[in-house]
Amino acid sequence: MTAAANHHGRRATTRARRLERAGIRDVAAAAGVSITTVSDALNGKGRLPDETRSKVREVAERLGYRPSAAARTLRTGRSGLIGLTVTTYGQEPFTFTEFAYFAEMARAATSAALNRGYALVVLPASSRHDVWSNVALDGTVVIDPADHDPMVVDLYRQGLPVVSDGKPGNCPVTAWVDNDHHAAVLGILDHLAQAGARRIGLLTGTSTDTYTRLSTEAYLGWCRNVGQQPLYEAYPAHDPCAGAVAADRLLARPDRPDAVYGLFDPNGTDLLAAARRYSLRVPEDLLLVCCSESDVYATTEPPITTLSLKPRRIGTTVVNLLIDAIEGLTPDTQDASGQVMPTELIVRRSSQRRAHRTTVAAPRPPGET
Amino acid sequence: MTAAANHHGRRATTRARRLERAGIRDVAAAAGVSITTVSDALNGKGRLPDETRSKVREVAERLGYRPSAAARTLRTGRSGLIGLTVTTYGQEPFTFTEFAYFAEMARAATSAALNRGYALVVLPASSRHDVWSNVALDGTVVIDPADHDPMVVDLYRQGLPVVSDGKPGNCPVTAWVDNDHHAAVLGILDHLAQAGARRIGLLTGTSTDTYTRLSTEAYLGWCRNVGQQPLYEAYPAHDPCAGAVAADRLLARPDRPDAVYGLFDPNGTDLLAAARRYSLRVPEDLLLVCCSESDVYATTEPPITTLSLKPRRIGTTVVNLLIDAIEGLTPDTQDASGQVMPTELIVRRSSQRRAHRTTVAAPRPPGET
DNA sequence: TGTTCATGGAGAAACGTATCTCCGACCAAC
DNA sequence: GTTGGTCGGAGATACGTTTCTCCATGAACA
Repeated sequence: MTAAANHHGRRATTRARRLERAGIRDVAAAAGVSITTVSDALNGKGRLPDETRSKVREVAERLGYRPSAAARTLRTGRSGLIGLTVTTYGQEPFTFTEFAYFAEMARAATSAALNRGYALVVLPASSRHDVWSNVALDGTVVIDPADHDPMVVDLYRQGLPVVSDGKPGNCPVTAWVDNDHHAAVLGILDHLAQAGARRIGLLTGTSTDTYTRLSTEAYLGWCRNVGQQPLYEAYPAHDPCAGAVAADRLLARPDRPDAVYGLFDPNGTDLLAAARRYSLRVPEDLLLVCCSESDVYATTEPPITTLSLKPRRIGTTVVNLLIDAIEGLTPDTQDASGQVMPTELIVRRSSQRRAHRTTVAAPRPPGET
Repeated sequence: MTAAANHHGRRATTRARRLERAGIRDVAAAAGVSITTVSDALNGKGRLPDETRSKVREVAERLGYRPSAAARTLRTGRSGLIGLTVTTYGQEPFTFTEFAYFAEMARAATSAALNRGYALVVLPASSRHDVWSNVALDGTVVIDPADHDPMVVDLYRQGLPVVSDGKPGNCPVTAWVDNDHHAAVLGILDHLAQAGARRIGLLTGTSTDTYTRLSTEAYLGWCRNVGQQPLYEAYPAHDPCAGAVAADRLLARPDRPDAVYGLFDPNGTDLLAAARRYSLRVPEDLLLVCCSESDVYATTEPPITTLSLKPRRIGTTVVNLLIDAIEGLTPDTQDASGQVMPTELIVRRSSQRRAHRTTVAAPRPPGET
């Protein structure tokens, strides 16, 4: 009785708003089967003869039936959505380290997610709580989390898997992926020293993210080791103008460096422009390397040696680790597992001195492999 | 009776999985009020004394209560999610016209959405239907839809608002925003002609998107008008190497142009490199303009004049139009309303000849406003 | 003639919220 | 002493799925 009344009521309601999208009930009614059968047929579950399956599918197609993602999410607890945090600067979404890096990384993350049937939701890191809690997430990718990152802690408390790009400082994540920034910087400094550099300068940032911090520390440590006086300028990395000014300042110093490594993407062009202003020839008078994912440095005059952090590989790895965790495929580790990915130094003319130009130096192969 | 049994059953279930997140029922029980009251208190609805409201809020806070986004979406029919299509090339998400454009546009769109409490979901344009239908969208931003775009038609049939960046060809959208590509190209060609160009070449694409098509048509029309023989090379815009080759081809022609406009972002550096190979001085022997959002062209040698499509403004506008439609704020128009946004020509040295270098030309102000 | 078993499928209970309806209580005015 | 209105809040339903449980039916088998 109750059931019958209920059902009848529903039918009436459904009929009243027939202009809306068709639901699973409509499909069931049209196909003359039960809701269960429709669900099973469409999702490839249950035990059904093929003819029933195909008939249901055909009816669903005819009615233009689309399952309600919201209802499915509510029932299954899975939304198929992955959050991707971006740090914001001012009003605009922004990522600290460098923009090309983020773009590439996000691109790879997006396609990795799609390959496994997930979609990415772009969310601001430090901002409106209401937006965050308004979207049903299966997990989150956090880019370069801060120490004790409150957002990460919050997500973790909710039981959501969190994977970070950048080794997290004192906050609980399911897994993380990072470059070996320390080794990368050391490699570059050695490379420059081998090319004849005596006083290597650094263009770095004032922000406290892991990338900036580790890289700067590696530089300072190297300086101590080889007994060189540190020569660096730090500037707020999010401000493009400040970068040009800092590059200028670095080359205007009385103890001008004869080689510079710039931590951020635009540093290459900025340094090149500054060198031009001071009539310094690259690479004869000044060796140049910067960290960038942009390929404009292949066609500058001269082409500039860059360090690539391989953001695609990182984006892909991060997403796959996250989805593994979501789907309970996490292999064996019990603790937050980290992966360190290699970087790649793309050697171009700006960091190599021609043999015939070299003043006094031991002969060496023109470029490392 | 039935209700009591039901309620008891729920309580039992809830208690059994207490380890899961707290639900609205738990808050109601802990605060000694009904579910309705909790909902009303937290959402600022209903008629409740302030003390009840604050008490409920406090209890919810204490329990770490987060409303289930899925349930809310199911109930209200609103997810707070906006789809952002990206065209894909090969495996990677990609956007045809140019990457920096897309990045800036997406950035602006993201922040515009967040400002109004929405989040953006990145979805591939032409790919897996399953992913699309698996996420509850309130509306979609489509970038550069194709003619009779099947995805747009499908979304529209579902009753979802669709706003496109790029004037749609024969598919129904709620609104659209686009640049006046025709006028922009004409403006550039006139600018180059005024700077003394006699034979203006074009570097264009082989793809059929609106941007490429309109721009090329504008060029051809201009050529007809002024009686110039068209000089252009077309290449697949998604292939970065092909761009360099095409730039080289264009400058290697027997009827070499004395000015070139490149439709895509990397064309500037490619053309500059090609000019160097042929020992052409810019701007003395070759005037250069390209369409780009990248500011590396401010620091190249020489700096290159660029056309900016103002992607931020477009991203913001598109999202706001979409959300207006979602929230039923659509102002007055009944039909798909379009907005045409201006472009901006950023004049730099590559398209200006110094007065003393100009051979024979009427004197004119050094740079248009 | 029972007793299994597999097959094909139906019923109904959740999932967690928002909201519509309605109810008691209190107060004032007639 | 009844009516009418406001305040504060409870009950129950619906949103549209998935899935757990269970029931027929018929065939195979002893």
